[in-house]
Amino acid sequence: MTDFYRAISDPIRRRTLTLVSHKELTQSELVANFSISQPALKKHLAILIEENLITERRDGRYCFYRLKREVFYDHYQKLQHELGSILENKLVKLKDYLEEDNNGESH
Amino acid sequence: MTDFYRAISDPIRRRTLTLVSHKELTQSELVANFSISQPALKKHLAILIEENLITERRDGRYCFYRLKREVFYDHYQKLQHELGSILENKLVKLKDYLEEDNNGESH
DNA sequence: ACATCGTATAACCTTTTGGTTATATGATAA
DNA sequence: TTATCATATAACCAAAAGGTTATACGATGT
Repeated sequence: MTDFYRAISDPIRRRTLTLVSHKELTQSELVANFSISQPALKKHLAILIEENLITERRDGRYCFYRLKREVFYDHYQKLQHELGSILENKLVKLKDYLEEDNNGESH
Repeated sequence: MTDFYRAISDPIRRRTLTLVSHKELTQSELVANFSISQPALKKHLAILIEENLITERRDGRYCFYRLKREVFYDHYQKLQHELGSILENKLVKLKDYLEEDNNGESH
């Protein structure tokens, strides 16, 4: 299942996304940034791949990862829309209230 | 621990936030919007309260919930900053590259 | 006074999450 | 060719997440 919220809910995955947004990095380079084991980070990478947020490129014994910026951007846009609408609801309510002619009613 | 990402990672909680952003609602009104049990929704509400995203107000046998818009806004701002910076990194890189005088170097 | 309604809580279950260690495999450097 | 390095994978574990049913409790309508 595709779940952007799940992907970004973990701080290690968010940091990983930041790291691979600067440049393509190998798995061991990434591991060096955390205090977790290589298999543990591999699982985080697997989740990011599963959510289609990063690419994996094999070159010899190295494995390079980088951000799929367009995909991340699309998901981020949707998230902004969803969360943004939660914030805007009150404004919409206020707008509706002002536009209706019930200004004399209570509360 | 305060974790906005955790709070918004569940679709039921996101929908709950939307619902209580329109108007103050009772627990049973909220439950009616989902196909989960009352104790299950209660747990979601407890998490939203724990993350300080909603208020709980008791009135007789009713319990009203509503969005703490300012708190939600602050967390949302931070999230936007964090995720937004992931997207901007490439632009920053390009800017740095152009500003430095290493334009003749490879890759 | 009593039934009912809204909420709270306990006990329990399954699946997911996030980690570990041990070990295998495949590419490369000496 | 042999040791080493980077990655993959299996087996395991504890805790968290998300749900259930049963039941208790307090407020309210009849």
